[in-house]
Parts: sequence; C-alpha cells; structure tokens
Amino acid sequence: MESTRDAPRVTIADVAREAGVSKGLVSFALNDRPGVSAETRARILQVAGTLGWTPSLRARSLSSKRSFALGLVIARDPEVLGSDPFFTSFIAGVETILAPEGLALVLSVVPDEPTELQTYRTLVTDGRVDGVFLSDLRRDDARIPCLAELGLPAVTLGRPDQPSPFPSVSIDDTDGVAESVRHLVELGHRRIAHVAGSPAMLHGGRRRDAFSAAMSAAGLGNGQIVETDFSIAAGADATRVLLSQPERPTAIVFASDPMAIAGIGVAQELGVSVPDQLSITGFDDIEFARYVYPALTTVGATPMVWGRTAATTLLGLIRTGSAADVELPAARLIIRGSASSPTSH
Amino acid sequence: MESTRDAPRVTIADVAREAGVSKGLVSFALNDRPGVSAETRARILQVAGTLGWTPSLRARSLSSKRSFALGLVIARDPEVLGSDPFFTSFIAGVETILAPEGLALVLSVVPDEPTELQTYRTLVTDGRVDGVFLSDLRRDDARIPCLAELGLPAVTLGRPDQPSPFPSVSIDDTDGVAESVRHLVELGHRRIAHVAGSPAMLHGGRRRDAFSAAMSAAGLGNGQIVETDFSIAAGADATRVLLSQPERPTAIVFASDPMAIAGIGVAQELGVSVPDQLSITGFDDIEFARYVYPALTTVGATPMVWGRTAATTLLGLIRTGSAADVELPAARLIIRGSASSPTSH
DNA sequence: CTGAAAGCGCTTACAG
DNA sequence: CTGAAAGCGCTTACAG
Repeated sequence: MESTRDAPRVTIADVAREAGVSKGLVSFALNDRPGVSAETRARILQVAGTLGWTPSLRARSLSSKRSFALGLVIARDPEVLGSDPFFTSFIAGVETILAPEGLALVLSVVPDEPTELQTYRTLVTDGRVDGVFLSDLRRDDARIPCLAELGLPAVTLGRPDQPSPFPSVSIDDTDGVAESVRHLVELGHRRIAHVAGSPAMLHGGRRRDAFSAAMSAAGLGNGQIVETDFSIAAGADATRVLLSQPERPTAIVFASDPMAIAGIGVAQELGVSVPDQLSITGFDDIEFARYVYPALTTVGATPMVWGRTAATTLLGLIRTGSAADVELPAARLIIRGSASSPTSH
Repeated sequence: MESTRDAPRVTIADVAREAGVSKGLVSFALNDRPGVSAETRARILQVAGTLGWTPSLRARSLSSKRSFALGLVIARDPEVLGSDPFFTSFIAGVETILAPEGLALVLSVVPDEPTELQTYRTLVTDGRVDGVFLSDLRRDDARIPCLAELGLPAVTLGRPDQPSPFPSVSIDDTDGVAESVRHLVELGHRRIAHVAGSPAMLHGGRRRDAFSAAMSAAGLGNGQIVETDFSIAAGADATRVLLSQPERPTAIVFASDPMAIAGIGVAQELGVSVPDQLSITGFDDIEFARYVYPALTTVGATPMVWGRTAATTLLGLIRTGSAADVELPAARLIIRGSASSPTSH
C-alpha cells in the first residue's frame, strides 16, 4: 500500500525545471498574476498538471503570511450548545462558501469568557486564521476591542451596542416577536408573558424589548417577563413560575424554541393543556419545533443563510480591506398548533 | 491603536543573537530536546521570554511537516445534524484535550459521501491536519481504505465491520438496548416494536440486532421493526405506521432520542397517551429528553467522554505510531417517565 | 514579459 | 554540549 506521505513531493522547482522557466514565473502563472505571457502560462500549467503538482499550503502560509482558514470560537456550556441547532446550521452555511475556495474552518468550543478571549489571542499569535466570526454578541462585548487591538478581521453576527470596526451581518428578530404578540392578541389573549433570554446577550435584550413594545402597542402594558440564561432548564423553571401564579398567563412568548419546548413539557406535566389553556410561541424554528405536540408556532430564523452571508462578508473584508453591513430578511412568524384562542374558564 | 500584525516579529534569530548562541541551539532549547546544557537552556528561555518570542506555527509547520491540528469531517444534512447534539458534545470533549496542547480542530460539514472522501483528500494534500476522527461508521465504510491509502492517522468511533489499520474508541450500546427491552418486559409489555436507525450505519444495525436478540431472549420473537434513516421526520413517520396498525404495539424502543421525541409527539397527536397507552424509550439522553413530557426513559451515552478519549487516542497514535483500542463503559438505561406498565384495554 | 535572489521562521542532519 | 548550514516550498520585490 503506497502512502501519499512517503512520495517525494512535486514542487514548483520541479515544474520550473521541466518547463524551462524560473520558480518565480511558475508562482506567477499558478496564481494567475499578470506578467506572464499566455503561452508561457499555458505551458507551465500543463507541466504542473502532468507532474501532479499540488500547492503546499504550509509554504504558502509561511511566505504569504496567510492561513487560508477562518475561525469560530463558541463560548457555551457544551450541553446547552448541543440543544441549540443554530451553530451546526450556521457552520454548514459557512462551509458552503469556504469549501469551494479551499479554505478551512477552525472551530473552538470553550467553557467561559476568559478562555474565549485567550483563544482568540492564541489564534492570532499562532496565525491559525485570517479572520473570525463573532457570534452571540453580548452587551459591551469585550471581544470587539480585543479583536480590534489584535488586528484580526472579523464579522459580527448582529450589530454590536458599541463602536465596532467590523462589518456586521444581522437579522431583524424584533419583527417576529411583535408578530407573535399581535398574533396572540388577535386570538384574544390579554395576559401574555415572556420568557426572555439572557439580558447580557444582545438578542436576549432585543427580543424582550420587542415584546414589551408590542404589548404596549396593544394596550396591554409591558407584560410579565421572566428572565433566563437561554438554557432549557431555565426555560422550564420560568414556565413553572408563570403557571403557578394565582392568575396565570394564557399565553407565553418564549425567546427560543428549546425553552418553548421545555415550556410545553412543563405545561403538560402540570396538566395545563396546550394550546387550550395555554398558548405558546417560540423563536428559531428548530427542527424539533415541527415534531413536538402541539407543533410549535414560532419565528423562523435562517442560520444557514446567516452562515453563508457572514462567510462571504468576512472573505470580502479580508480580500478588499472593507465590507458593508448586511441586513438579512426579517425572521417571520410561522403559525402552527401551539397557539390558539384562549378558552374561557 | 497598535496592531499585533504590524509589529515586526521576534524570531529565533533574534533570540539567538541576544543569547549569543546559534539558531539551532535556540530551537533545541525551546523544544526541550537533549543536547543543551541546563544553564544555556535557561538563558535561552530567559531571553526568549524578555524578547517576547512566540513560535511561528507556520514556520514550524513547513519545516516539521506537521499541522498541529486534527480534523473532523461530518457528512450529514445540516438540519438533521442540528437536531443531534452528539457532535457538539463530542467536539467539546475533543477540545478539552486539544486546547492545552495548542492544537486546533478543523471542522468540515459536507452534504454527501463523495464530498466527504474528497474533503479528506484535500485535508491531506493541503497538510491541514495530522490526523482525523472517523465518526458515524457505515457498513463497508469507504473512508477506511481511503484514509489508509492516504496514510493519514485516524481513530474510528466504534469498531468497523472490516479490517482497519486504525485504533477504535467504542462504547457498547447493545447492553442499553437490551436493558430497555428487559425493562419493558418487566413492566408487562409483550408487543414491543423498534424504530431502528439506518441499517447502513453500524450503530443502527447493532442496536436493531440487540433489540431482536433481547426480544428472542424474552421469548417474544423478533419484535416488529421499522427502519429509518435516523432523521426526526422518519422517526415520526415510523411511529405513525406502528400506531395505525389494527393491533398496535404497547411499547416502542427508538434507536435515538430525537426519533423518540418525535414519537411522543405523534402519539399525542393521535390521542395515544404516553405512557398509559404507549411506552417509549430512546437512546442518547440528549438534553431535551429530560424536558419533554413525559420525560424520556432512555439510554445514556457520553459523547464528551468519547470526544476526550478519541482525542487522546489519536494523539497517542500520531506521537508514538500506535495506539490501542479503547472500550468505554457501556451506555446504561436511565429510567424516567415515558415507559410504564401497559393498561389493559 | 522573464530571471535570479532573497526571504518567510523554523527544524534537522552533519560536524566538531 | 554547541555551531554553521542546508532545507522545508512557496512569494515577492528587484532587475533587466
């Protein structure tokens, strides 16, 4: 069994000798750079092909000071992460852009924020990546000044709440929450509660504000809000709290599908029928949302599109030095079975 | 704002000059190799420290022909992938080993098998990784001969059904399925069905065989089996088929938690009460399993441990040239609420 | 349009 | 125990 690793590597020196030109010219031809006559270029490519030349990424990296890779650092508890399909879809979207370009994705999953910053620093000093994706933006996010100082190109998923030198790719999730509230109000609900995500996370706070605004707009005050850390466990706890009140809500708007699914579970456990006695809406439209019973009325996000767009934006930034912010189409409400008119009791 | 990228890099040449030794000696000292006196080594390390020297991974890669990275290629539909927390937990486990060693994980998510093989080849010719993890083993898995030929070190998750030059890290999932069946039999069930995973996947077939064997051992024949591709949608469909039979099963053993959760949803939708009229067991113990209602009785896998062990094994193989197979503690049944005694009707 | 040379920052025999 | 040199395989000014 012959191993690729043992075969002596074909280098541009071999190609140059065979084609009767200099190494430099081979490099120029191979990189489609101007200054090589068409026929010379053709001959060089020809020779490279028959010799089976393949570029050495390592040599290219060293001399060009590029990594040909992009990085994603995720700071989350692994179990919580596992229940959130956002990243796998996001990554799949990123890959659709990177793979054809011959670029790789370097992924880090870290347990906490200090480790997260350290990981970015290591990525830079090791020259592992040419740019990174910044997800799960937080309030006053320390990663932004840190990356700015490191001089590493980045794209943020969502718009930061602070000055940022990086392009952002964002999606309006405010609309979807407002739609959810309006939908419930139209169904006849008045006591609507919100199980919010972490206020330290930008999307958590944004959805909560959208909820309050929509409630006010409907003349229902601010609505009852319970904050969580976005974990399934916290979503379940919050639901328990809401449902054990003397006057419980007839509908709950959850800031994420995993929490909403846990909410359905808690309601059923407490003998509160969904949607008859309690309407529930989620956010994300994860695959499970269609398969729980009743199927979850939720707001559809598009993480794959987000991944694709973020990758394109980041590559643009790296290649041209600048990139414009992108706003993706707003996430929309998807009506399924978990919300209906409240039954009078 | 000063950027790290613009600062001229401190190299071993600088350290060598400052310490009054040769570059080679600096390299030896920095890599803890024999042949450097203790005091010289100390002085060199000292100088490197005060100069703020940091190794150039790119230069190391080129001259040492190593990548300091490991690879994971996942061939799955992104949406299906998102519902399966296995990989995120597995990756988190892998990272706990890689990060302290200064190694990175290169992740690829590809849509199909041909792309998968091509991705491995590209990883090798690009010299992106020093070894790879092989997950989701299939029958007659083409990746094994492919990687063997490429000469890339690998570790398989589970034992292949074919000759393999690679160490494996496996976990007995047979026991858990048998326990599930015994548990149901003890509860009084006799009509027990199995919603199996894909027979093309080793763990799908293995769990199905374990189910049949356990049924036979209980004197219940082979039991009714419906095959799926492990997707949530297929799990839901299979449940629908099973429950719409004239004589439906009183219990279903699912080959995965996502399918089992979809099964609970379908049962509820059809007005079949779980666990009163239908007992359900799963496999994996994903986080959702504890939060659906009734909470899922399932078999607990430990993907983080698997990730850690696989990483350790693969590193051992890369560094020493060989590594022994590892068998992790068997996955055990976790009894929760989704299985109970069948009610007579 | 093309060539010869230096350089990226390490590692690794080979000498002493 | 230490040094001087070649080499990893490219890219990139600098000349012509």
